[in-house]
Amino acid sequence: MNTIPHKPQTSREHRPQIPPPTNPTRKIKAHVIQTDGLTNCQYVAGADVAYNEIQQRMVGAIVVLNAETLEVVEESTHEMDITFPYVPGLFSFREVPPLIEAYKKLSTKPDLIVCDGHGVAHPKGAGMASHLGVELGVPTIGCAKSRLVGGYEEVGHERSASSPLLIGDQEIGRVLRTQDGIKPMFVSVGHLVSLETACSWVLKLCPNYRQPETTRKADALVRTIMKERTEIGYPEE
DNA sequence: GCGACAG
DNA sequence: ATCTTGTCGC
Ligand SMILES: [Mg+2]
Repeated sequence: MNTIPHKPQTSREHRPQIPPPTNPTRKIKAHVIQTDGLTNCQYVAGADVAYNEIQQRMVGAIVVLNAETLEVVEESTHEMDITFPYVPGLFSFREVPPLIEAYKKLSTKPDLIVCDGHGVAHPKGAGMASHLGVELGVPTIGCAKSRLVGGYEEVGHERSASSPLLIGDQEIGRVLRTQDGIKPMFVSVGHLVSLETACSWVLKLCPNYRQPETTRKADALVRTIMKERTEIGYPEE
């Protein structure tokens, strides 16, 4: 039985339930490749989504950067109705759809996508970064701001210091300090990238801030668009 | 049964 | 994620 998890209903939202998004790609974990599948990485992209729960709308974006200079090469966005609530562990079903659509609109396809959420550091080894990577067949990295699963020892306070994120004796990811004395990021394999390569890229993408430039650019873009929709409204409405 | 819980 | 006032520091 495939049903959408109930969102804590406040009181006045008697909107009929929308059918769950069809996802042909089940068993994501079985398809994830944790070794490097990229040689020359010319373009690195960031992906993020912003929401307006009131209007049941969301906007996702993929922002492609020149991997060398970190300058923006191309931006792509996609707006759609929210069809799945936020449930820890089921984040993919909420955030991946708009990202897939935004990706399709890109002229310059990225060689690597850095996601704002976990990859294999997930209860079932299939976080949103892995879902996106497998569905697109593109290398992805999971770079989350907080822990979902796994345990770890305290991380050194200097930039680049890290501590393995473990489930038993298995390293599912790495807690990586991207800026001196600032809360570390949680890096994990998404798809077609090794954990070592993933951490290397995240550090390279965090020259001045805690979060990767890729994520920051995508976040700023969707935030601005969502704000416009909230203040000015949707076109033709 | 009680906590934990990506964005 | 989004909301939201104030505060601290450059
Ligand atoms: Mg985000």
